[in-house]
Amino acid sequence: MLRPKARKPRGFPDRSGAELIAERLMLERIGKVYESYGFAPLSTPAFEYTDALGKFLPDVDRPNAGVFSLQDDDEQWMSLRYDLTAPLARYVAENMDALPRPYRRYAVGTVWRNEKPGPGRFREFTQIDADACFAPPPHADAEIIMMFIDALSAAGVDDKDVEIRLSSRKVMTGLLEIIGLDPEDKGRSGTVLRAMDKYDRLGPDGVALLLGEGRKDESGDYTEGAKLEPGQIDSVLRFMEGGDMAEALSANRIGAEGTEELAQIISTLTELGYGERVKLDPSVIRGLDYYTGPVFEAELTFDVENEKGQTVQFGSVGSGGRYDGLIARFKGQDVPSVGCSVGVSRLLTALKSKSALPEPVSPVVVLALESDQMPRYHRMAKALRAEGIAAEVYLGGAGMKAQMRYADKRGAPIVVICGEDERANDQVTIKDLRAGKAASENIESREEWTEERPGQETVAADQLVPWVKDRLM
RNA sequence: GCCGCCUUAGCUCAGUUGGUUAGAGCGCUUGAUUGUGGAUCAAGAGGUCCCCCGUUCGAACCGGGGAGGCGGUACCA
Repeated sequence: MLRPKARKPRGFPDRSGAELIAERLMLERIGKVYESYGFAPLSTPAFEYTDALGKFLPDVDRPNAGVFSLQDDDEQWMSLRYDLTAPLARYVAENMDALPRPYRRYAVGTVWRNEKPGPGRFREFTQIDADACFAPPPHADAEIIMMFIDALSAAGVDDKDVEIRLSSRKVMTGLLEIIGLDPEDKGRSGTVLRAMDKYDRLGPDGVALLLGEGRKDESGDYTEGAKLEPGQIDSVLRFMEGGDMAEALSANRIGAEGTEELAQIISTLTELGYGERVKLDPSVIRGLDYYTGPVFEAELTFDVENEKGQTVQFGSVGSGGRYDGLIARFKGQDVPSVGCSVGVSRLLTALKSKSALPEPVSPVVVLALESDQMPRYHRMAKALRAEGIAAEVYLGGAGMKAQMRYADKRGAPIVVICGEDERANDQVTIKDLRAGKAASENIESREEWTEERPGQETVAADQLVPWVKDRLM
């Protein structure tokens, strides 16, 4: 007989216990921050029509490039959402007249990307976004950035452990114009921007290669360059090396507009006490044909270790920016909008390496020793639950030893034992498993082992709840 | 997509210059208590040595092809 192999599709994580509990807590805290700024929750479906997501793929060779797509029974292509912003744009366009302006909402959800998974990089992950639509710069941008910072704090990131790097697409456009490139020329300008994005990792020399002929990396892969003239390359590098942005761009209309916006945002942030956390950084690029104004990302400043104990470059745990043209795709009219997104899965991974996640609560286990006494066991569990103590009755007909082993594997702090003897005397035996675990560390002989019953006590039946409560709280 | 590494027990991995029954640690099962987990001890179960083709008297090992995994890089809303 041919049996299917039990295996998980690659890039899709199984997650359990402590991680899920930590994630729930994080989402709750961030959501509260968003709500405190007046953002209301909105949930949209996992699927959208492919054209609404902004990918015009079908009929092309690979309808699943980048996203997961399928055809509905009416032949229309649908795709799993790859972020929460594109669905928001669709929602706003569809409900344009009914929404207040500005419209503020936040969204929590799973998103999917059909691409090669890497370390710490999955094809399914969770994001929590907040966006303000019909919200012109620069004040909406300043508000979003403050909220973004508050959200990260609430998620458990120490102020000193994170830095917000800020730049602006308008500034980039200005720079491209100044060196004589057409910002609309997605090919060439895109290559330049992508090269600048790698400044952190490759340094000025690597970026210079990518701006010029091209670059071959250590693994032997070759990346085609932007083929700029030496003078142009020099301009870009001088710009990145932190000259005065405003001065460099003053002659260029859109560039000057960008620097002015950034200055106002920084000024507001500084006045509100967020100035320390934000740094201008021209190597922040983000999505290429998406953002139209300020862009920012949150970078962790501490080292993150992977499972093998190696220090890894972690990258950003959240980002955002202004996208004035996204809704215009539907309505032909620009809707100034700005938003931010926290990558919950990545942030959890990072925090996990820094501090232990809370252990999930394991229940008290009530052993099922006499099969005709099940209602009695259920009554005990119910009484414990009534006091807020997680409790379960063992299910199945295994012997006592197996039940004890189960309780141990389960991580139960306490087991409740009520067999024939206890029942006859209207008593229960309660055993604190944690005591035995502690004692087992320094026990040598088997005799010592079996004689001792650490943490175990037989008490009157009505003392069950108080005894357990006393031990657990 | 491109480059490199890897694939032997449930897990982590040894191994053989090609030669009978392929190993360890951990885990698992059973026992040392007819009602006691976790330490300790003893016994036991568990493998198409990734797949296919070839070379050979003989292949887990050598050659070719394929698949899967890992890492880097590119792309990334």
